[in-house]
Amino acid sequence: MRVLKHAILGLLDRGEMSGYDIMTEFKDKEIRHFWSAKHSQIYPELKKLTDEGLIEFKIEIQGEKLEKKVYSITDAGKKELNKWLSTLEQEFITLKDEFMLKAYFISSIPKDEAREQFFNELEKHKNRLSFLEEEFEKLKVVIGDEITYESKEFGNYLVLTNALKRENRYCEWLEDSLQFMK
Amino acid sequence: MRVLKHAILGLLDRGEMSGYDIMTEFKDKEIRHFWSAKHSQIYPELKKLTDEGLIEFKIEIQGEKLEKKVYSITDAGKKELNKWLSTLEQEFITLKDEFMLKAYFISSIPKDEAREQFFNELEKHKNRLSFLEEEFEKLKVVIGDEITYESKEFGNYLVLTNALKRENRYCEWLEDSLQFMK
DNA sequence: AAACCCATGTAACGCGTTACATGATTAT
DNA sequence: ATAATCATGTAACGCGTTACATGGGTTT
Repeated sequence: MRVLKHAILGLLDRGEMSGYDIMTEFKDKEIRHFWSAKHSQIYPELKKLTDEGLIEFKIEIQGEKLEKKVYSITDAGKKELNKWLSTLEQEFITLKDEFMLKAYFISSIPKDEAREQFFNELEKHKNRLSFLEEEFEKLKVVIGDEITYESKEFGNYLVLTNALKRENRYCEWLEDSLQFMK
Repeated sequence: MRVLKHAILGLLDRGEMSGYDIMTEFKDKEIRHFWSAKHSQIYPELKKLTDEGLIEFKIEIQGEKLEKKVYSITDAGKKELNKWLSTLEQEFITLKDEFMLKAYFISSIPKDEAREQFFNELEKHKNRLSFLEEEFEKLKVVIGDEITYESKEFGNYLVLTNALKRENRYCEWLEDSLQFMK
């Protein structure tokens, strides 16, 4: 699969970045709603991609002597990214969700504890939902009324609209399910 | 985390099973929409749980000499399962979705190829959706008009209703997004 | 007889997290 | 000065997939 490999190639295709920058993408930017990676995974992966010739780096100095490796994608890297983006996945991959596993077994604990589980989950998803709504409002300011395939913000738009729908229906489902635990 | 550990404990809490039975649960039953594991992961995990005293097994013979290990949960195992089911998770875990990562970078490929990607994904989710609808109809026959927390089928009901909502909104989002790729 | 399902295991490898480890720069 | 942020790495361990490996039982 090598998903992180392609995530990094995709990010670098937009412009050069350091390992630290990539780390913050997964921590702060839209894509964090669907993928993440820690710096301890990113740095070895960058080394590997460099060895494979898919990316390259130059060293920049911050301030007096702090070294920063600024990575950029190579032609081979662009080719690999395009290959991944164009490959049609035929298999249906299970989208794993640990809370749903708990839900499947929930009858093993008393009803009031189950309600507590669901209520806690609902709070989390409600928080995420209002955060997403704020993010979406900000995006609307940037893109105006129209969004097109060619827009620089198209990826953000896709990810945010999907995340919004996801959290909306998750909240709905949690609320519906809580009705059975009264 | 040890998610598989608790998945196995949850399954065995409903009744004794072999490793093969557990494998088929993840392949054929409702929970496959949110979790899965291969036999190569299940058998070592069963060994580990046995060593930890959370489950135990007896050997049954199928036919002439085919040995089957039938596992059951111990009191220690039930305690551990209850602990896991009652623990409130405070962190918001990123629900990973590789297709959404592709969507984030989709502008890197030509519009017609992007449309193909989204169309392929839509077909997969539509198929899954009609399959879920069939599964839900079957469940409705079993449970009748009412479902309660105490019902044996409550876990199935929760998982199926969530999966239905998930696939519905995924299809909606894919169709909406395709509008921008004309 | 062949195909398919039941049944169990191991080995190699890759993915991912937590913890260990260090040091510079910037903002308060 | 001290806290937060910028910046990069490694080590140990656990999770998960693919492939290797074997053999019995059932159905066509």
